[in-house]
Amino acid sequence: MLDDRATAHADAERAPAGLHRRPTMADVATRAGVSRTLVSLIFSNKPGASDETRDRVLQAADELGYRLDRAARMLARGRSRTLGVLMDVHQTFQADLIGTIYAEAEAAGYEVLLSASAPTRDEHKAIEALLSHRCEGLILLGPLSEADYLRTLADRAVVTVVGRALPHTAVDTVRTADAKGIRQSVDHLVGLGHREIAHVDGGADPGSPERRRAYLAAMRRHDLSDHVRVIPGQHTEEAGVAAANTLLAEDHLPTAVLAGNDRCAIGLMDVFTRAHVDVPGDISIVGYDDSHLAQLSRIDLTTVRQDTEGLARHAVQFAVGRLEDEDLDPQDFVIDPHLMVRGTTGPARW
Amino acid sequence: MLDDRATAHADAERAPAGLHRRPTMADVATRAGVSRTLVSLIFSNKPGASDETRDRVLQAADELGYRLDRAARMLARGRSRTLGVLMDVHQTFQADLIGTIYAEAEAAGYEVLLSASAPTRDEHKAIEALLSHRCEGLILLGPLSEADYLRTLADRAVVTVVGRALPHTAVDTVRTADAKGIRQSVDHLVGLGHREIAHVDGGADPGSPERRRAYLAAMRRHDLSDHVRVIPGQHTEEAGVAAANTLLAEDHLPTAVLAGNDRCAIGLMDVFTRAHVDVPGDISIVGYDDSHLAQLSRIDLTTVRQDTEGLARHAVQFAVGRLEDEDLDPQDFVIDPHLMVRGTTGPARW
DNA sequence: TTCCTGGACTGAAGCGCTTCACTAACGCGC
DNA sequence: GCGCGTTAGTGAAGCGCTTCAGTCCAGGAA
Repeated sequence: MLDDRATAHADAERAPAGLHRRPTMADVATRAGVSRTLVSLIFSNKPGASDETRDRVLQAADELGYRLDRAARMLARGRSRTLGVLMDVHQTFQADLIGTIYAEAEAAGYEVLLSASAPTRDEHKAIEALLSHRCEGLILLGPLSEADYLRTLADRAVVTVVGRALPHTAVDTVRTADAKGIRQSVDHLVGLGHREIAHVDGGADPGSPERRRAYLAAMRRHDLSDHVRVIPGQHTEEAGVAAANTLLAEDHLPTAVLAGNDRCAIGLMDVFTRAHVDVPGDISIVGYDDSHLAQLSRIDLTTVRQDTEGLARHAVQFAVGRLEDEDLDPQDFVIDPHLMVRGTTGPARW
Repeated sequence: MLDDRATAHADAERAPAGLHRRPTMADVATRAGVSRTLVSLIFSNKPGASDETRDRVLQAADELGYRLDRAARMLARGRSRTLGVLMDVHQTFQADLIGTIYAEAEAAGYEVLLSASAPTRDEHKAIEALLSHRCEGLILLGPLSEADYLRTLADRAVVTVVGRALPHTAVDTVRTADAKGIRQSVDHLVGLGHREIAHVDGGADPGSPERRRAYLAAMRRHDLSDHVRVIPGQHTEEAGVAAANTLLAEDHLPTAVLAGNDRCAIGLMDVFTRAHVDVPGDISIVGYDDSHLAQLSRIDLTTVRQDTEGLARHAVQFAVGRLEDEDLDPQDFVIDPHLMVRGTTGPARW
């Protein structure tokens, strides 16, 4: 009697409070009058059960509210068939990739686990969490970590980096030809008569070194090296605000600004409009990403569109590919961007 | 010989390609010269190992690159200590909650699993994925599913809904006193002399029925029932754009608009500014959420601030609380909002 | 000296699943 | 009637971990 109570208490401590024991395959098997093995077969969509039995088992499972236990499956299978995705919840561009990643992974028979970095949670921690969940593939969206760390990940999992080049590594990279996007932007502006074209860069944010270099190269190509002006920034609205304020504090504005991304561009426009600097009358602005907001009629931002669907699809396919076939070599896949000309660029002001 | 090859092949098929076998606790134990049990103790931060041994084990683990296997732990422990979070990656307001949720969960000793709903992946699927990972607690950020379905979840896990009321259920709810926020907005506008105050609602999006009701009530309180105007919308920029176009197509504009949320407000402003309808000179606009963008100087949106940190913190605490103590009753926790008066509201135009 | 206590540590069972190796039954060709 | 292949199904081992129930050895207390 006393023993019973002790046991009951111990159980109460272990089980999540207030929940009934979760049904297992064994329960389903008993109810359907078959072996556990057969239930397992059925839930894995493998042959070996008659249609009749299959239906009976599925019905039994349904009645019990049975739900497969991924942890147990993972353990037993020895592999998880899971892709871990690192993202920054505040980068809307990354959010655009998530939908496609889910769809593509599901089609390939893989699970997806999301792990977000945030001010309170650094990237490192977010990645470790994914590894701890036995993710076989890691898809890192615009990771900020140093290249060396990312390289070391490669022998713990198949790693795919999106939106950032990472030369000399065993990781796949999928990214936009940032140089081309920037070149198109500069060409477009020069075509409109601009010569004083400044660039607010993205600091260490993914893609920005490439964009910065491309800006310099493009300016050189147009013999505008004298007009080069790089303002240090980041891929945030705040950075755009700061850059705009820097420019306004000077006696002379450039006639066009290439922002590091759309968020930065929006910050810039924000300040300029407030200061009655007309966009594009007084100054033209080009963004990067073609985010949701860029398309809004008021913002109507000329920007460089990245093929989010293509990026996401290839990221998943590379990860899955290398998981299924170890002989595959990691590759660096580059997708062409497309300049979306909208209302924030116009003829230079003189 | 033939057998060997067959086996090797089978192994290659099972293991994720190209990866070495992941070290286990047994490997660590062997290397450190102790039992598996002791290693387990140490990794669970439990007493029973001398400091010396502890160090030795941790070092061995480090050398091997050992990483605890959550799936195995989960299985063995019988519980996961994991909270599953449902979010919509495109709702920036929800992104703001994530950081705090991670921090708070970690403090309580819980893991967090994120599952996103997206156009290609409905909420139902996202929730099932969490359940399948044995999440004990579900934190649903602004779920769109019908109340009945959410109610049924309650006997599979401890459920906490954020940002939406859900009466008569076994789930916790944490939300903002939307009615108060709306009332403050209306009071503010009326104080500025507005009488024709329209409301673009959020359709079925979380919180919007409450906001709509509060709008009607506040208008009544000010004897403005005659001027009530609800324009059906959603919590997206597009909905704001559509609503603005609807209004512009009429011969007479209201003097103020209460948007369903900031995104909607931005859509509205976008169209108005383009149409040379001055904000706030010709029309005042109030948003809801105080999102990142609302604070930008150009947008500078008057809006209702929700206490994101408080919402997130309480959501986690309620979930954890009910997991640790089954006697706790679910509650409906309501946090007061705060009107942030900025530049998009001004005196009525006559 | 004996007995006890507590700290340090171990062995083995078992979590829910998959899978390997196996059995039983049933055609089918000859 | 025999061997054979196929289909439908089963039993048991084992994935990496936690935990229960010990064991063993100090160092006091009696």
